[in-house]
Amino acid sequence: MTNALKTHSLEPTHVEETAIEFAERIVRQSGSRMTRIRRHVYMCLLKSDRPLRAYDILDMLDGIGAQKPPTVYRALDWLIKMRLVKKVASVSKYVALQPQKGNQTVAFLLCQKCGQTESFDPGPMTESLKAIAQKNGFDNCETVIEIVGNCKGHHP
Amino acid sequence: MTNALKTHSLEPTHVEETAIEFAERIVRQSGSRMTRIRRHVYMCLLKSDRPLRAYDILDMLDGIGAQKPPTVYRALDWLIKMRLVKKVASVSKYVALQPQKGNQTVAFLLCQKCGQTESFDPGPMTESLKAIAQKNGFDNCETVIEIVGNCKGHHP
DNA sequence: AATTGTTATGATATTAAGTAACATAATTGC
DNA sequence: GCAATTATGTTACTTAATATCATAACAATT
Repeated sequence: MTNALKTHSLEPTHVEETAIEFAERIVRQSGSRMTRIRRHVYMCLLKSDRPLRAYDILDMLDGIGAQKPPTVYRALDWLIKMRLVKKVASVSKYVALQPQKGNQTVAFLLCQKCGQTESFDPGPMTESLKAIAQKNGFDNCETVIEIVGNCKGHHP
Repeated sequence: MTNALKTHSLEPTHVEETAIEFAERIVRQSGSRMTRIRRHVYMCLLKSDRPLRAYDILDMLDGIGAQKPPTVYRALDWLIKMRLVKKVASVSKYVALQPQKGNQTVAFLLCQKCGQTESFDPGPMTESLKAIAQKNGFDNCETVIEIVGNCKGHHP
């Protein structure tokens, strides 16, 4: 069974419109292109107040023709490469990044019990990790910083 | 197809013997018990020079009777709870920790291309993350710190 | 030793995550 | 237009992980 998710139209609101605009410009600069499916997947993630699973997104694509897992994963991979989306590795979910804020590094704080997800700026940790990577001869690195624990909500 | 893995006996060598001894003591102190399967899974991981997938371990359990996925996942979950094993979230693999070294926090450096995996001590980052967790009312936290990139090896 | 509670394992089945491989369509660059 | 590249469709599959229920092992007690 898929998560209960707020259903609303995929017409962009003002906030998302700017996010999309920024995204499209970034993408164009990179020489690649924002296609219908990629935009749709990105919009789903932008609209969601929480990370989504690949198959949640898959369900949401029904509206625009029969879609299969590879369609979603390809779009996600591309969005990740463009740094518009980030995977939350410890729960295998995906979140949209706000491109306006620059190519920020983002970290996550997750509640095991209720699934609550906060993102935060890891600040100088990013630099420390980059330094470690470089010292070890690694380049083109993505950092994964996640904290998994129990939030203070009382969970039944 | 499963990974090519060094096959060797599961008789503990000196190094592993001490790891196992430490582990058993830690476990006993916790009031829980190190059973045949759990020990076997832990040994597989200790013996391996790289992180293993759950199904790799599953294959290695053939020797001690027909085992099924839940068997391995239960053992892994328990070992993780005991802090004897850590999951490498970004690749869904598992590594043994060396309990002698104390309840250290460990971080990983992974090559996307060749699968090489190094672990390192994240040092003061651990404290920073704990502080962030606390500030947000999270407790009982596990940290996930991974760097995914390309190592300097030339990959064909 | 029989009884009860608890923890671990066995076994079946299913859900969810992710990918390989190959065909077709759409774009881009001459 | 034609070739080269890039994106999508489609089928089928592999790997990851869990729910559920039955049984066994262990521990503690009377």
